[in-house]
Amino acid sequence: MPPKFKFTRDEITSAALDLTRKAGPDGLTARALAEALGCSVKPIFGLFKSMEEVQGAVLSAARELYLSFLAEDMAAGKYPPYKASGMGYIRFAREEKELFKLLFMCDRKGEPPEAGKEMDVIIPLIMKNTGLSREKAERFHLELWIFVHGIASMIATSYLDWEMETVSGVLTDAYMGLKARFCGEAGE
Amino acid sequence: MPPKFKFTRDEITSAALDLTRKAGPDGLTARALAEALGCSVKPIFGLFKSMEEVQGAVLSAARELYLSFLAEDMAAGKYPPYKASGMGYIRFAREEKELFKLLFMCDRKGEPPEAGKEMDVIIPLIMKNTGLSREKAERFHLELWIFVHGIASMIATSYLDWEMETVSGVLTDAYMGLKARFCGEAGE
DNA sequence: GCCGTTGCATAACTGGCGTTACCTATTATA
DNA sequence: TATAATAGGTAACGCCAGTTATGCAACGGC
Repeated sequence: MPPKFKFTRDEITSAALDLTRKAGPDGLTARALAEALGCSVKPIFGLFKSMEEVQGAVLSAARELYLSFLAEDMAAGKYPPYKASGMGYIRFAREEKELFKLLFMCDRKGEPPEAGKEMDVIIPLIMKNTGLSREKAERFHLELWIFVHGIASMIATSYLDWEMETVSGVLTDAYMGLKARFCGEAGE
Repeated sequence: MPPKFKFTRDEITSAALDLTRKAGPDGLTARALAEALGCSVKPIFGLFKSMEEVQGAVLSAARELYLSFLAEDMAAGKYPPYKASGMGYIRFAREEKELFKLLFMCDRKGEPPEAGKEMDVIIPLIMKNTGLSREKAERFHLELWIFVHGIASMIATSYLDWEMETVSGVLTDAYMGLKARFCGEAGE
C-alpha cells in the first residue's frame, strides 16, 4: 500500500560519498545531499536514522573503495604483492585526497592503519622475503609503513606531488635500504 | 577617558590557544573563548576584528610554540642539530597533538613542511655530514623528513604511541640506513 | 474504483555559530 | 567633582546545521 521509495540506501550513500569527495566531511550536510539527489531531506531520513548514520555509511563506502584500489594494484601484477599494497595506499591518497584523510588521518585510538587481519598475510610474506623472525618482520613492516604513510599523507595534503613512477622508485629504494639494515646486507 | 581594557590581545590569544589545544580548532568559538576568559564576547571583538583573526593569532602562536620545541631540543645538545630538528618535530606532535594537526596536517598547497628558510641551514649541514651534492642532499632530507613526518603524524593521530627514546633509536637507524643508501656504505 | 498506508515536499523548530545594537559602567581629564 | 569617551554585559539578529510536524500524493489489496 505505501508508495515506492524514490531512492535506495545505496544511491544515497553513493551521493554522500561523492559530496564528501568534493567538499570534505563538512560538505556533507542533509540539505546539500538532498540537493545532489534532487529531492528534499525527507527521503534521507526515511532510510537513515540520522546524518551520523549517513556518515557511517560513507566511511564504509570509502573503506570499500580503498580496498578496490588495493585489489586493483594487486591484480595488475605490475609490482610484487607487498609493494602493491603500499602503492595502492599511496594511489588512493593521490586520487582520493578527502577520503584518504577521512580514513587514515583522523584520531582512531587503537587500530593501526590498514588494521589487523591483513597483518596475518603480510607479516609471513615479509618473513618469507627477508628471512626475518616474526618480531623483526613486524618491526620491518611498521617502519616501512611509516614511510609509506608519510608519503601518502603528504600527497593527500598537497605537501608533495609525486607521480606514481617516482613513488615506485623511492619505495623500492626504501625497501632495499631497510632490508640491508635489518638483514645485514642480505641478498634477494 | 575610556575604561581600561580587561584583557590584552596576548591574553586572549593565549586562552584561544589553550582552547584549541584541548578541543581542536572546532572548539575555538567566540562564546567558549569568552567563558574561558570569564567575560562576554565583547572584549574579544574589541581587540580582534573577527574570529578569523583570532584563529590567525592562534596559528602564529602555535607556530611559535613549535619553534620553542625545536629550540629546546637544539639547545639541550642531547642530539646533533639535524637530528634534534626531527626530534623536536616529533615531540611537538606527541605533546601538542591538536596544534600539530593544525600546523602540519592541513592542506597547504605550495610550502613544504617546515618551509624554506630553514632549508638554507639544513641542506648545507647534510652536505657537510654526508659529502653529498646539493641535489642529493635535498633528496636525502626529503626522504628522511617523510619518515619523520610519518612518525609524527601517526603519533598525533594516536596510531602510534612511541616513547621519545624509541623514536631516537629508530631515527638514528633510519639516518644511517639512508646514508648507506645514498653514499654507498660511506662511514661517519 | 476505493481505501488505508506511508513516502514525499514544504516549512517549520531547535540550537549553535559569528556578529552587533543598546545600554551601563568606568576612567582620565578639565 | 562633572564630563566625555568608550570598554563591557546583555540580548538580540541572521545564518545554517539537524531534525520533524503537517498535509499531499502514490500505491497495492479489496
